[in-house]
Amino acid sequence: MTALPLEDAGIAPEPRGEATRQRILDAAVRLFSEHGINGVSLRTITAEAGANSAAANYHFGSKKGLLDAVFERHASGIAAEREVLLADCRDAPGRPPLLEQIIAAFLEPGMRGAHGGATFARLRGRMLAESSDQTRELYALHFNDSSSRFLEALGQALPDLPAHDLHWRFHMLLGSMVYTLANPGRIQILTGQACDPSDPDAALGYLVPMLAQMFRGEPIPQSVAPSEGTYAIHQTNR
Amino acid sequence: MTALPLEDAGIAPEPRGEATRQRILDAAVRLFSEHGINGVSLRTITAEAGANSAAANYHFGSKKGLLDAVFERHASGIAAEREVLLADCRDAPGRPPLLEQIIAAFLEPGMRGAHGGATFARLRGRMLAESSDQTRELYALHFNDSSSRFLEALGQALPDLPAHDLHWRFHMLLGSMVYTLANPGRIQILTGQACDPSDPDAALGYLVPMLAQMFRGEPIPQSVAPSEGTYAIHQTNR
DNA sequence: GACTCAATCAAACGCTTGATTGAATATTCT
DNA sequence: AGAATATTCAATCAAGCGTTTGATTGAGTC
Repeated sequence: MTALPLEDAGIAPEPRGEATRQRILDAAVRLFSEHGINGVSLRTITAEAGANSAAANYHFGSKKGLLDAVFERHASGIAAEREVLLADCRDAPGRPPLLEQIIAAFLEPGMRGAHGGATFARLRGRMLAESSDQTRELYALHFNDSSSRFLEALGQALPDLPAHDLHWRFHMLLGSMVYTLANPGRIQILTGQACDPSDPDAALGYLVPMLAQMFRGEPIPQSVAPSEGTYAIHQTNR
Repeated sequence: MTALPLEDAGIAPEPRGEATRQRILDAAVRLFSEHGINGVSLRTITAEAGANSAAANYHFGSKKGLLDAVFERHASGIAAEREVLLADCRDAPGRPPLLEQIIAAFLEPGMRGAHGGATFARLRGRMLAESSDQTRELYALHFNDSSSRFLEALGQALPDLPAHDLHWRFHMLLGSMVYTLANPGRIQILTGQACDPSDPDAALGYLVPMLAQMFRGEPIPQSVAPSEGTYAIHQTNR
């Protein structure tokens, strides 16, 4: 048994425990996304990763620390790619930049590509619905800057749209994205699988142009808040 | 195990344990919606309800049975009111019925009114993101018929819209609704509280006309699925 | 060969979980 | 009234939880 040649060319000397750490992270993102954070135990995760049951606490300190690490690993990549794509929008020939391009720059990195894919996407959707303190902190830390810049870019691309409308449409963009990511399967059931938002290509292919059309739509008249039965003629009283 | 119920005709004579039962249901919907189903224990729920720790199992059999009862209590009311409002749409003077009226008939019962209000709304959003077996069953049981009928009504109101578009836009309607219900607070943070979808009146006041405008929009050309970088000019490779 | 030290391991810690029991109590029916 | 039933209660169960511990490993350093 002679020592194998150590690969030291380039970067990453690769500490010894790194392999276990990565296997735990891989198992964690998958199990968290499938069963929820409270729905899976550290024992299950470490067993799935082929590691000792104490390994997660050794490497990440606590279950919370593990979730932090899982989120950090993929979210930072998404935020970074968004920035790059948004910069490309500014350099694009069109003035102002094409709405579709901005929206795609926001949606693509999280829905397709190397940043955890559908697994991490599902976890993000689940976490947004849970909205615990830790979730809010993680989202604020990794996505606030990115989202703010996109909100600003959309506003510049639509200078005639009132801020009120811009905000609400961005809210609907977030909702459509998160609901698609969470993949609750409702529309598949209702349409007998004819419509499948869990396919990232199909989802982006529809969401991007539809959302662009939505943003381009006429401003909604800022009416008084509709009381009960503004649209409905008959109202059930109980 | 279960006590056989002695049913008597007429208006419920109010059995003795009914008060405890209701207090447990009230505490459960609130705590489930705040901390998630796995995030709260039966002991916490029964303590909050001022009942003995065995009361939940006595009245509902199991934790799963408690969630079933919580969901049933409010969901059946929402589905029923939706049906009534949809029937009103068919009787309305306009031919075809006003799009806004149909959308409002779908959204209003779950976002406003006596069916659990913001608390149950939040729980529904959370459950949809979790999408466990029990959640899917409960949704299918209480909402499949209702949602299918609305999908059909929207199709009749928009006879020229391809089914593909109709399905995707209903998916986006569901996403906007659920995301608003779950109230993750993202848009509030990003706009400094200028936009607040957690106010049901404000939410309905914007969502209904905006969604109607979205449904009325031009069909999205059924293009080939966009490959990476359809809109983006530069692509990060890693 | 002795020493260091990050990593792994089996075992256990204290605690909470959902669920169950059997006695005690309240209510209803006869 | 008494019998039957419905509900509450304290106590308990086995199982699982996140976390900690002390010993052990094995490659790198002097």
